[in-house]
Amino acid sequence: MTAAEPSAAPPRNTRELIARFARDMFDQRGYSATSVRAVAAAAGIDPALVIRYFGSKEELFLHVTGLAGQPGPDLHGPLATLGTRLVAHVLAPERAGMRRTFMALIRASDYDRVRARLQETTGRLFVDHVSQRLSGPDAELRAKLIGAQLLGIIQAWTLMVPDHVSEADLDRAVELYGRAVQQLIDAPA
Amino acid sequence: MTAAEPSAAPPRNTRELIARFARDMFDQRGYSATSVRAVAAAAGIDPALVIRYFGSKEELFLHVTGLAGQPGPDLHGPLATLGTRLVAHVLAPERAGMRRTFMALIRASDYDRVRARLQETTGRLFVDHVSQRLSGPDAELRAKLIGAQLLGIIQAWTLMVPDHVSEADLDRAVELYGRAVQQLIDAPA
DNA sequence: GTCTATATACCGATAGAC
DNA sequence: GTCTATCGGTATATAGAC
Repeated sequence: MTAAEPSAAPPRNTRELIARFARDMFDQRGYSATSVRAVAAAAGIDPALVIRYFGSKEELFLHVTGLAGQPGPDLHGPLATLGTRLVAHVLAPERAGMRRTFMALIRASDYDRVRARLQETTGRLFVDHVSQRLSGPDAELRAKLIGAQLLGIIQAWTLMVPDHVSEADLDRAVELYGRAVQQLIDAPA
Repeated sequence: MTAAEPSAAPPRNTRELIARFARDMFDQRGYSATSVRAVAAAAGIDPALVIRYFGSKEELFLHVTGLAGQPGPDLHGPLATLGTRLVAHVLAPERAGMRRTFMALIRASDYDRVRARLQETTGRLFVDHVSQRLSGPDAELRAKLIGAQLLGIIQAWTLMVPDHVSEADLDRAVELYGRAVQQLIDAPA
């Protein structure tokens, strides 16, 4: 369903079993370094089944990086604190799976269809709805720049930050980066 | 089409010839999709020479993505306008090559040594010196968050923005995003 | 210094038996 | 539905002739 944390429930069928192992391997080792054979081996089934169920490796990748059920940030609160809420949303510990999926999309973004998926997903989760809440000039451009900020912090948090970060450090980063995002939310001079 | 076009001055020897074509191909098609054989073909030499001169494909990649002579942004001006200058620096049309190299590093960042190179390069060009100019609390954290912003805008500009962008649109983006960066430069409350 | 030839290995995908 | 077997292609890297 979503690309969030691996669910505890056992897969209902082989197709789901393949998708689950594929998502974990794509997230962890990237598109190119993950082979159909390796996914099959991890799932304990034959490589031919992967192709049978998904048609191709690229289709499998696009399937598991869909982020279809992924919730977007809550945009209904006060505009004055939206910056902080956006950053808190993308850096939340329970959203680690989403961040890994974004990194997998970014890393594979030299494939045209993956790049299109990344653009679509970023727009849907972080730009389009935000844009509608902005007033003042250049609302659309500002929303896109907010999307760039969120992609940047997702990336930096994934690439540069150790797995164990204290709650205090996380809160401080959310507060500081939230202020910077807020600057693009507030109507410019 | 595409094959890579070597940059300005003619290479002095075979090693340099290989490096130039390799850089262009890595930037354009990514690490995995660029084969040693393709680099050799573009350079008009034998694939074995690539390995002979650089030892391995990974070494070649790390060599050409060093950004060794890449100038950092000018940090000596007034602090009050540093945000704008940082953004103008990374989005400057003449820095397109640098942005492509960053994207190549990001896309290959599931390799440990590439990730280390990306961290080192980001720190050297965008974080360390900025950090020294900041006053107030959390200077180091704020500098890292600025680095995340710059990585984000480099990425968004490369992935999402059409090649032809008007000077007015560029200026507007620099102004708006510069304000957001400035928010992290100014000492927080 | 450069090339030919090749070793060794993995890849995605398919055909067809059970 | 699942597996065996394999096709046709790719890759990095090496050994050695010229």
